[in-house]
Formats: sequence, C-alpha cells, structure tokens
Amino acid sequence: MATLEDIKYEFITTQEALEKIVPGLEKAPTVSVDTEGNSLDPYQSKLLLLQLSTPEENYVIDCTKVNLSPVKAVLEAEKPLKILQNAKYDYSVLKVQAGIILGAIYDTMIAERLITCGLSREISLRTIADKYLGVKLEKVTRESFTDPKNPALRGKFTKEQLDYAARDSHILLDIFKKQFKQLQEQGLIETAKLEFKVISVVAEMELKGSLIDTKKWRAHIEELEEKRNAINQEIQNDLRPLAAFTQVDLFGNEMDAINLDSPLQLLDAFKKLGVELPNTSEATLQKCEHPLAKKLLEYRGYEKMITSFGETILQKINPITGRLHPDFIQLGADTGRFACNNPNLQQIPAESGFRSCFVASPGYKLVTADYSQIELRIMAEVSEDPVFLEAFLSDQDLHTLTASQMFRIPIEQVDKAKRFQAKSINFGLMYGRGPASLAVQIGVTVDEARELLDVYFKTYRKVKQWLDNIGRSAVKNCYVRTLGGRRRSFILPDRDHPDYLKLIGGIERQGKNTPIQGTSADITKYALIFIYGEFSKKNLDAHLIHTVHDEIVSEAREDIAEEVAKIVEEQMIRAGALLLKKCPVKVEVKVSNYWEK
DNA sequence: GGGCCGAGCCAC
DNA sequence: AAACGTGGCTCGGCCC
Repeated sequence: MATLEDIKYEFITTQEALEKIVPGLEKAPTVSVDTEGNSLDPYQSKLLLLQLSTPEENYVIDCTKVNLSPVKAVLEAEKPLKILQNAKYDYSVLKVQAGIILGAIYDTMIAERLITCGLSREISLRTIADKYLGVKLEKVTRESFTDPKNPALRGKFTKEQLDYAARDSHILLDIFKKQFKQLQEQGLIETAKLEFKVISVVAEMELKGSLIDTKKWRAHIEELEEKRNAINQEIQNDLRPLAAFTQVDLFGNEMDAINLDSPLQLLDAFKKLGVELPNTSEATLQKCEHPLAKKLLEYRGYEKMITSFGETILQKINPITGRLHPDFIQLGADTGRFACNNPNLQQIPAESGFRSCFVASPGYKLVTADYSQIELRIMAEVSEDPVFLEAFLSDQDLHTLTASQMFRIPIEQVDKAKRFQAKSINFGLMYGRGPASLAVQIGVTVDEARELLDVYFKTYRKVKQWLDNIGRSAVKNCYVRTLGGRRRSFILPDRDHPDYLKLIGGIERQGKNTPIQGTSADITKYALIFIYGEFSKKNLDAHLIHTVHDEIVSEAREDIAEEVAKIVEEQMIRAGALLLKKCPVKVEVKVSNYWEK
C-alpha cells in the first residue's frame, strides 16, 4: 500500500490543461469524484476544487480559475461510473454552482451503510479507508476550506490542502473495488442500484425545498403561546404557596415557583402536595388524579408544539431561496427508511394547523400522495394469507373484515369497538406487539387480549406462521431481508447476558417488523425514482419536494396539477407492483394549495 | 462552553 | 408501570 504522501497528482489551473485530461477520463472504467467548497449549503458554497481520479491519474482542478464545461459531458454520462463519498453533496454543489448534473453514481457511504446495516453506523471516509485499506486519514484540513478567511476563496491553496484533496478522491477507487465485492457477497447489488439512483432524486428534492407561509406559522405559534402562558400562570399560582419564600427577580417581579420543564422539580412539587409519583411521564400523569397532573399535560402539549415547531423552523429558511431545504438522510433507519433533519419535516404534527402552513408557490399546487395501508398489504403479500389477500383484492375494509372473521359475525354487525380491536391487532402484529400492551390500548384484561389474539391467529393462520418464522429466522441467521433484497443484520447477545431473553425478544420483533417497514421503504424509493423520471421525460413544471415514509409530495404548476396527480399515482402503483405481486396497491392523491392528508 | 445522555414527545 | 417497530428535536442535567 502506497503511503499517502506518495500520491501524485496534476494540479490544473488553466483551461488548456483541463481540456487535455478529458480523453483519459472518457476511457477510464471508473472515475472518483470529490469537491471542496466553503459551505455545506449548495446554494452558498463556492466551488473551490474538483478532484477526479482514474486508476491511472489523479487531478485536482482549481475551480476558481477554470470553467468546468470540458468535463461536464463525462460527469453527466452513463459511463464511466462515478465513485463518490456522500454523493448527494457533490451532486448538489455541482448542479447549483457549475450546472453539471452528475450521472452514474456509486456512493461509498451509502454502500457502506447497506453492508453494515444493523451492525454499525460508522460510514465516514476515515472509517472505511481504515477498514478496507488500512489507511489512517486526517480530516483537519477539511475544516480549512470552510474558514471564512480561507485564502482558497481567492484561489490560493496550500500544498496541504491540495494533497488532502487529491488523497480523498484517490482512495475512493480502491475502497470501491473491495466494497463492491462485499455488496455482491451479501446479495445487495439490486438494493445498491436502487439507493444509488435515489441519490440524485433526493438531492433534487432537497434543492427544490418546501415553501412555508411564515405569517400563518407565526400566528399559529402565538395562539399556542397564549394558551401555554395562561396554563403556566395558573399552575404557578397554584404552586406558589408551596415555596418557603416568594422568589423575586432583580426587578422585584415574582418569579415562577418551579420550572415546569424539569421532571425533578415537578416530582418535588407533587411530593409537597402529598402525591408520590415514580416519574412524570405522560402515562403516569394520565393516571394521577391530582388536578395539577391534568394541567401539566395541557402545558406540555403547548410547550412541545412551540419549542419543536416554533420559530426554530423559520430560522432554517434559506436566505437565497426563501424555502426550507431539510436534509433527507437516505438510509436514516436500519429498515431502509429515510430520516430527516434541519428541520425534520417528517415529524410536523399531522393535525393542529402546522401542515397547512406548507404551501404551494403562487401559480402552483401541491400534490400529496400516500399509499393506502401499504404495510398491511405487504404483510398480506409476504404471508400469502388468503383472507388478508382477499380483503385487499376485493377492496374491502380490512379492519371490518378482520372483526367479522374474528367474532364470527356478519360484516353489517361489526360496530366501532370491534373494528377498533381488530385494527389494533392488525397494526400491533407488525410491531411484534404482545397481549399486555394490546390489553392497555383496547382497554381489556391481559387474558382477554390473549384470547383475542388466539382467535385472530386461528383466522389468519398464515399470518401467524409468517410472523413466527421470520422472528425465528432473524435470531437463527442474524439477518432478515425485505422484498427488495435489502438486508438488516442483528447482533446476538451473549448467552449469559442478564437480559438475554429480553434482547432476543427485541430481535424477534425487529425481525418481524423490518421486512414490512423496509419493503415499504423500498417501494417508496422506487416510486421517487419513477416519478422523477416521468417529470423529466415529459419536461413537466413539477418537482418532488417531500416524502414521509409512505407519502410523496410534489409541487406542480396549477394548469398541469391534475395531470401530475395522475402520473404520481400511476408511478407509485407501478413501484408497488414491482415488489407486491399478489396484493394490489392503492394510492390516494390530493391536489391542494396546502400540504394536507 | 461544548459534548453526551435520558426523558419526553412529534411523525409514520 | 409496562415489555411496540423506525426515526429526530428540545430540554435538563451532568461531565470535562
């Protein structure tokens, strides 16, 4: 293994020199690509360096001096394969800052996540360089690029910066070779192809971003603040007599008796009121008879909304686009689901006036589409249960049908309570739920819940079979797969571990849930690719802007919104049918000025 | 003053 | 009191 200092590279600072390297790039089977910019925001980042490595040559291009148009075609083409670490960033910067649409992507970070899914979340270049090549990387130089006083901004690079840049792209080729073998050995090629195709779609979705009506948002927050302040005042007044002395601040104002956000102070207050509580969790407070408990729950409701969804989200509006550009983490969950942050638009409250603040631009509409009961349909598919399948094939209400089967009564006689019980079981099973927690939810004794489950499993024998088998298989083989081929590994606890059985139970539940949740993620990812493909092919003024697990939101010009809605529905069904052969897939689409279910 | 962690709670 | 899968955010509290 060559030492890092040995890496030879050409530093390209003229247009002529750049043009000369193109034929070599075109002939190469693989080209690794890396960029250095001065910001993580593609809209604000100045493109400083572009590094390209082939198996033969390493190039570091000074983007402050040359125009990248000579390498545009080779970067956009289907060949050679482009190897990157966290390609989403480079795709975005290259698109916004250089007008280059990166094609044929292999992402070492995404690949590593697939290979080690369930075992590790260490996917940094430093980690994988060490793992595959035994190379120790330093990452301190990276920070020098984002320094606002960085001379690189004026095209003055230190040798250290150039060496660092060349090294980062160079090592990707060797990592790729070894990593690719791992993907093959684990049967992950199809999933990797899917994930690699999703990268640019996600990058485009982030670049487009979501528009939020700030005025409406603030008005909603203020409403909540008034309600919170009122209930806080009421609680403080109730509690003040408990304090030995009235605390007074610098200006002589009476201070709050306690901090309602501190569980310790709350427990103390309850104690002084003669109520001993084990904790201040929602469940505990709901059972507590003292009026303070009820008020506290009300306070918490408002406080959660204000702190989590208040002004902080508005601060993330991009100054250049005026929109929110959250970070979608493509392999956020071990099941294959997306995660999202800065801000997390996947946890905006469903009801309560926040979602309707997400709006379409003037002249546009939002198209919100979600899969109907996709996880239950996946359970029907994998279990091949005839009763489950028949319910979806004939488009019946599954929960009502379940209730009718379980209680042996005609469909017409299924009341709300029985449907709710059936629904709770249908959903609970996918999470590996047991009789105890089911009992709590539907308000029966544990024995009654156990009996309900018994009846349920007599009706849906194949569902039980599948759940039992997949749970056992997860423990035996230490991994499970989705219908798309994605895999998640499990680490078995030591046999003498004090919580051995508990931990095994956890793996069984994850083993049951992962194929279902993960297949849903597979389907949504195929759908994103298909939809993006159709929008591009038909050159529509329509853009993906958001996804929440089984939901996809697009923004489309008003006059084509209905057409776009139809395309989205078709492509989502097409994606579902790719993995679900026996069970039909259903999609619900809405066209609106707001984000709504 | 930054990093980390658990509690609590939002989403699907 | 609860044993229900997947995440992220905010806070208090603790550590260095």
